[in-house]
Amino acid sequence: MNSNHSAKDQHLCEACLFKRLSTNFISTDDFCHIEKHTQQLRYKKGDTILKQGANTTHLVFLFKGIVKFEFENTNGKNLILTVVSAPKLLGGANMFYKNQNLFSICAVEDCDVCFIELNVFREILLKNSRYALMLFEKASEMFKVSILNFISLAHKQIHGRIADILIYLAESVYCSRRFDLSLTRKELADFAGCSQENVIITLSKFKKEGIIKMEKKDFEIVDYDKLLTISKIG
Amino acid sequence: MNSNHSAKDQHLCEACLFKRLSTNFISTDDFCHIEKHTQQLRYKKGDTILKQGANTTHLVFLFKGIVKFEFENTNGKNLILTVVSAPKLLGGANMFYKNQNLFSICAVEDCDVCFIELNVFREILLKNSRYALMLFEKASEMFKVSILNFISLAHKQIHGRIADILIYLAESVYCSRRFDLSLTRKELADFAGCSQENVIITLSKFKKEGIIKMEKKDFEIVDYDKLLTISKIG
DNA sequence: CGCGAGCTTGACGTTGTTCAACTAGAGTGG
DNA sequence: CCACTCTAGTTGAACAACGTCAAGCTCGCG
Repeated sequence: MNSNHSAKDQHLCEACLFKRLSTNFISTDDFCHIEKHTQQLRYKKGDTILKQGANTTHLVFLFKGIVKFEFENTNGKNLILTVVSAPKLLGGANMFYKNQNLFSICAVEDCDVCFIELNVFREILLKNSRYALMLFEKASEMFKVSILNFISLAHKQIHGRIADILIYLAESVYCSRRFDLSLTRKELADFAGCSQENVIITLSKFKKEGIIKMEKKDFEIVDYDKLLTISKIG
Repeated sequence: MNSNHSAKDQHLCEACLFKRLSTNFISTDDFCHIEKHTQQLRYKKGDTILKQGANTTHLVFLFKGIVKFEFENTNGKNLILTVVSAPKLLGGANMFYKNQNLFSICAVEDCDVCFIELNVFREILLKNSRYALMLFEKASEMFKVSILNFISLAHKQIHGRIADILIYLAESVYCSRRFDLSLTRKELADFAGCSQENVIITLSKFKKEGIIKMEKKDFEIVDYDKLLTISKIG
């Protein structure tokens, strides 16, 4: 296995969740075959891991770190479809769509990822349909999150959307009500589909009302129930 | 095969596109097995074919008609994720997600559909992974449309969104620049994620400017290029 | 020390919602 | 046949939400 880093930085596949998950469905031999066509890489915060419009040649397993799914618009406005943290298999959403990435995937924290050759992977999928179905379900879950975000965007006003985002980040990304936010205010705006200023105003309001504590990047959800109410009302 | 209609109303599976597509991947025997567990039904305009939140027990092949994918919000506001016309396999989007329909599918025109038992279908998928991959690609395509609609919603103002919708309806639903719209103004609003009044104002504006002709439900796109420009600018 | 990136605030104009009133057509019952 | 009601569509005015612009602030870094 190749890498752009020294051996001591290498994660061992032995410890890998993806391996453990996979070998429930496919043989160790098949997994070894995948492993041989896999490259482990390290990305810095801000790096683009998969580029919108590029050909999809690899599947990506996010071993460590946090990434955003970003759609880059021609008019310069970006939209963040979702944000996910490791461990997670990425590219399922892009995977089956005509070999072209529908959106970019960028590191918002330093990330360790494994690039798996897609043609090798497809071979294995064709041999193991239970494995394929399981991965479809995981990919569908990702779509579901995007669609719920879509719905939030359509029918809630900003404080409802920001509430949604804070809840999502706490629940699904940082897995804690207190977290060190790796997104900028601008990125929060791209996620909420509104202006940076409006994000700031809304967060300040939440802070004044004692719903959250916030000091720069340090966030803590104090009144979780109130946040849920705001999310529901919209 | 059972039906709630007389025999002369029955479509013959022989003529069915779904059969033709499927038998490229699976054996005729396998398809017969699916056929035996399939029920053909007719729905009237306005009927709900699949209900949001209900268990997914069947896959639906839309033989004839037009349907909307609708998300029903707790606050009473609905959102139309997309609108599609026959022939199309529905439920792929719901199919792999935990046996619960994420949204409703409703007839906006009289529809003929076939309900295929999902557990039978899954058996066949497990036996034929090439078939499974192909179907997942089709389901992904559906997601892609929803995501593009999502992006349109996030970053365009109403005339851009209405332009997008008119283009989409002409291109992908009615397959003609002139069409008899089966959606109400309210449904257009749910599709565009705005108020009914705003849809009307925008359509009237397009009419005044000679971009479209419109008489009640009768629509015709006159200046297609201008519509594209409006869509691009937002 | 100065610079730039990220963050914050307020003023102002635009966009879109809500509400209320009105029209046209379709269906109903006397 | 005419009133009645119901629904879909339409219009305008008042108001709220949100984006844009401009200015200033903080902090890390060369």
